[in-house]
Amino acid sequence: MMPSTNKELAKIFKSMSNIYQYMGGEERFRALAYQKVARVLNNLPEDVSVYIQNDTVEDIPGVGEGIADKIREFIKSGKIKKYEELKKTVPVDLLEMMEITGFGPQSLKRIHEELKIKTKEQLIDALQKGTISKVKGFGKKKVENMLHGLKLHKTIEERILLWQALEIGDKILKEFKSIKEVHQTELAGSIRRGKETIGDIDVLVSAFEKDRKKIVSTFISFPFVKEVLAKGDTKASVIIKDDNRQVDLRIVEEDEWGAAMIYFTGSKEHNIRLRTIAKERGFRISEYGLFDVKTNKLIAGKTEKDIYEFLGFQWMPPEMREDKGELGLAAKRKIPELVCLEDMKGDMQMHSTWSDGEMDIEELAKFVLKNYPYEYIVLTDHSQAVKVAGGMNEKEFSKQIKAIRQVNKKLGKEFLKAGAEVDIKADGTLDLKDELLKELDWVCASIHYGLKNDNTERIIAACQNPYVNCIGHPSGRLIGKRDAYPVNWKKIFQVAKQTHTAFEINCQPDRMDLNDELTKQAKESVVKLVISTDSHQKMNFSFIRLGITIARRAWCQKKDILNTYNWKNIEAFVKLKRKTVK
DNA sequence: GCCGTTTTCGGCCCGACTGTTTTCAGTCG
Repeated sequence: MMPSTNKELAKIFKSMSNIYQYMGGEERFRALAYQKVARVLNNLPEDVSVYIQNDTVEDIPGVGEGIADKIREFIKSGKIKKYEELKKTVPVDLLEMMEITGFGPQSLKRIHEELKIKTKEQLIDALQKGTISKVKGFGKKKVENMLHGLKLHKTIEERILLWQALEIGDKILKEFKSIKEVHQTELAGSIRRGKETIGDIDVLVSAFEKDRKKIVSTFISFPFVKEVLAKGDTKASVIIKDDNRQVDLRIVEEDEWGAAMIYFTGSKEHNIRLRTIAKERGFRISEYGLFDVKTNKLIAGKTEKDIYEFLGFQWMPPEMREDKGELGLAAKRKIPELVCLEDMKGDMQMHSTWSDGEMDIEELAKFVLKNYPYEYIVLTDHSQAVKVAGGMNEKEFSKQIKAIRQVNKKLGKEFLKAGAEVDIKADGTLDLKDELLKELDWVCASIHYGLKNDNTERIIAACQNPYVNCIGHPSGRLIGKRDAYPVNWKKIFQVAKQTHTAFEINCQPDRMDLNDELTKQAKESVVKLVISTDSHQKMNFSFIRLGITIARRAWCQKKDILNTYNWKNIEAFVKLKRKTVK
């Protein structure tokens, strides 16, 4: 398996899209098609080669006959002839600059044609020396903006983790709520949909028209604003000091709130689908509302629900709005009731001072009891192989089990459960003996070494141990730092189902593992899931919010998540496995 | 190039801001 095929192909298709955009005219629609397929490939859970083998490649949204052929060609030869040809007809080096603000296809084309500029270096040079002003349409401001876009690009290239974005977003909302002219304010965009990484932060505000100017001017002078990119009567964009993020503000009337929330929450694909459907029926949707095309009369706009319902759709949570079939469900009024924070009855993975956590077990138990409405928490310290984390051997675990029972006695309830995060060794065996594992209430097994290998058989072997109840951070990825190891998920989830092994949604901000796509696949394979924070310190318990978001993006309901149940049900799950798997 | 409970051909979301225009193109989200 070559998991990088998807990304490589996505990159080529993105580049082809840029080339077609540059060519312009009717080719811009071809550009749209390639842009879409690049996005889809980047989010595909399985390698495209699997689809080729099963002859289902044309089932991938956005893939038709033409692109299917190109995918096959790429897998066979590592190249796409059409792409190689296209590259010869345009200044490819220059086209890479289309990612930068102010460097649109038309601008680049004119520069190339009139100044014979072919490379980035030549273009930057022309901008700095001012020779570019010879080209029509490139006045002083335009050139300044392009130079500035270049500078920004360096710092804003990367996206930030959802958790960082949420912290920033909460801070911004607090500022807006302190402005008395602001009626409603909420975060929209990819934060509201709960994507694992965030580019820009979108804030929506409703207010009277007469107050807009004041709100915009207050916004651009918030203490955390570093730079103002644009400001008008209804919207403004700034760069803030935290992580150099761009924050976009949009102000609407109260009557437009629902329409604006749909528009700014996206996803773009969901909105396009929704608008297309509206258009087919003689209506038009914009951020101002749903209108009758003939009479231009406003029909709905005050709430999201009004708009969806008018078109015959049930309202759906923002986490579902990715154009992955949610509108089909909504038309049939079958939008599931997604799992939420209030459903959680316990936390299934955390570490104490017995391995690499910061709290001793009594302190930890008391902290969670005081701050969370949980009925139980499972202590899962590391096993010996994980030396850097101070992992324990069987003897130490035995001692810890006694200590846990002692604390429970003090608390007067069976709040703390004895568990372990046992390392899955290279050969698939476990780092702790079965005699110890069977004394524990819950066993989570995880891979910590050999993160680049195909670990399919290792994970399957762990599932087949009667005392392993859960696989921890199952894909091994760290967002932006380390790819998931290449494994056959279909095969793994099949074994997980048969052996009654749950899979973890780990809430650590840079793990978020399983991710949304894999969680959905697990759910569809009838594999039980648990959401756990993997807490090492007090503040980590609030990461639970991230796991809920992943589960919701995977369309999970309460029943799909094991730790929304009482401990009795979890005990039954453990027993069932011990009885089934020998 | 894709896509279709009216279509296998003819569409492909919609509007604000900016800068350079003298009424609009380019870019962005």
